[in-house]
Amino acid sequence: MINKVLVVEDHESVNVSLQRTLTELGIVEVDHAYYCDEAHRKVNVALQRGQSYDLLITDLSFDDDGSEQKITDGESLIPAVRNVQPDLKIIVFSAKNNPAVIKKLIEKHAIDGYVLKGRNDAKELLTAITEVSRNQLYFPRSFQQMMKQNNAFDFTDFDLAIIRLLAEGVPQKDIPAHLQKNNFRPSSLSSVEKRLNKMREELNCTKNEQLIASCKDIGIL
Amino acid sequence: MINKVLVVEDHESVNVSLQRTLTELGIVEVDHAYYCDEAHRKVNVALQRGQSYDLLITDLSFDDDGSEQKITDGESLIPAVRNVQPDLKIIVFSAKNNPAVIKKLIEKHAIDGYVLKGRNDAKELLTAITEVSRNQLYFPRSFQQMMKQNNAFDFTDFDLAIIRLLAEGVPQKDIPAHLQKNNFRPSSLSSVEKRLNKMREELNCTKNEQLIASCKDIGIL
DNA sequence: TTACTGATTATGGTTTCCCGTAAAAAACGG
DNA sequence: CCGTTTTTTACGGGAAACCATAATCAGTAA
Repeated sequence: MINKVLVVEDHESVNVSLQRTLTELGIVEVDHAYYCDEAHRKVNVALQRGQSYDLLITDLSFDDDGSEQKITDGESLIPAVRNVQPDLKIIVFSAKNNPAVIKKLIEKHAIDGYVLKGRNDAKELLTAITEVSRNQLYFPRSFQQMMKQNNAFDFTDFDLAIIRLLAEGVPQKDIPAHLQKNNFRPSSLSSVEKRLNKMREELNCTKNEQLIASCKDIGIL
Repeated sequence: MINKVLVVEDHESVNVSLQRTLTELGIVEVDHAYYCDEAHRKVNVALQRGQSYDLLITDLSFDDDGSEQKITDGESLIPAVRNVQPDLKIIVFSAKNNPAVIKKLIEKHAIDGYVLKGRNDAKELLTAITEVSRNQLYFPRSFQQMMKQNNAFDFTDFDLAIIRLLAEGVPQKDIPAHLQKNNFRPSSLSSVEKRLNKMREELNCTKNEQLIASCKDIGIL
């Protein structure tokens, strides 16, 4: 049974709606966090006081309003709270529709549900919470085939570093030097070229410009 | 005085919150549209029946759920409704923070307010509606300096065509052929190079990869 | 140690991109 | 119509990217 919920969402308007949904479900103990750090702290404190949360509902993207934050997005928050309270149920409520990210959240961090912000999100969330309270998982139908096709290309840290440098305007020939500075191994120009080739092939791109565009589209940049 | 409002927003959760805000303001006649086409139609119908709306609150981005739509985003919806009912007050309610787009909406389409989705959006929207009902404009403070610095680089259709082709993976040397196919003039490789140079300079980019990334960031791609 | 395998790095040739300059074309004014 | 200015195009040298191949290195097992 779910009695105590923490909502982690920075948009006030969405919080209003979430609050209503939770009230409708008869859940009275609802806390809100507008920042990931805040959420992390609240989970910690609640656990230490023996009044731990039963469910965490969190967004993935958070606006940067200038205040210094250690955890800046839901993808980092989730492993952080799992670390503190492994049995906490987690529902992700986000507009993000990125197979790689979602797959990781489900398979690696064992989230209990995912609701896509959209034309029916409030009703869906209601269903999701109900399901999760019965120890069931809840994911959109569209996820099923997404999970099957292991289409999600695995970008290693190495790949990401290369892509980031490219997007920052570093010439390809200078990338090895930057990689070495950050202790990446391999770091030769050949390795960079080889990896770029692989990524382009994987994403059906013929040029680096297109690769950057694709990476922006699927949300890894 | 504002009595009749049309809310154009595809996220159910946000609609819930907007409804509450409008109710708080004592506005009882509130319609919702989940698609831009639907909104356009409703404005038309209401006007023809002599029961026109006083205020339109609209998002800018709408999820594509597969259904065929003529108008797919708020940027297109706004001129379309202005065309039908020029005196309609318009408040944009969006997370989009793109100088070029905002500038265009304010200067060219004379929107009455803009509220950024975020940590205080519900309260801000309340204020915005109040202001607009008094025939005042409402924009975030952050917009003032944004509007001053004419930083928003003017991308011509020509520029856009080049950027799009690059992002699609067309090699620079093949771009002239594509431009000619679409009756762009000039179309020579030199002209393409010159324009790319200009754009890179304007956006402080050293390489095309970085240019593509920047264009994605500011929302023109 | 030696032989073998796979990964990384080095090298060279070809294409593409970059940038400056010159030729050609178009726009403009008298 | 001609001359001037501006824009567009053409061309060429040098740098970077691309691609295939060869050399080197690291790890493993006999």
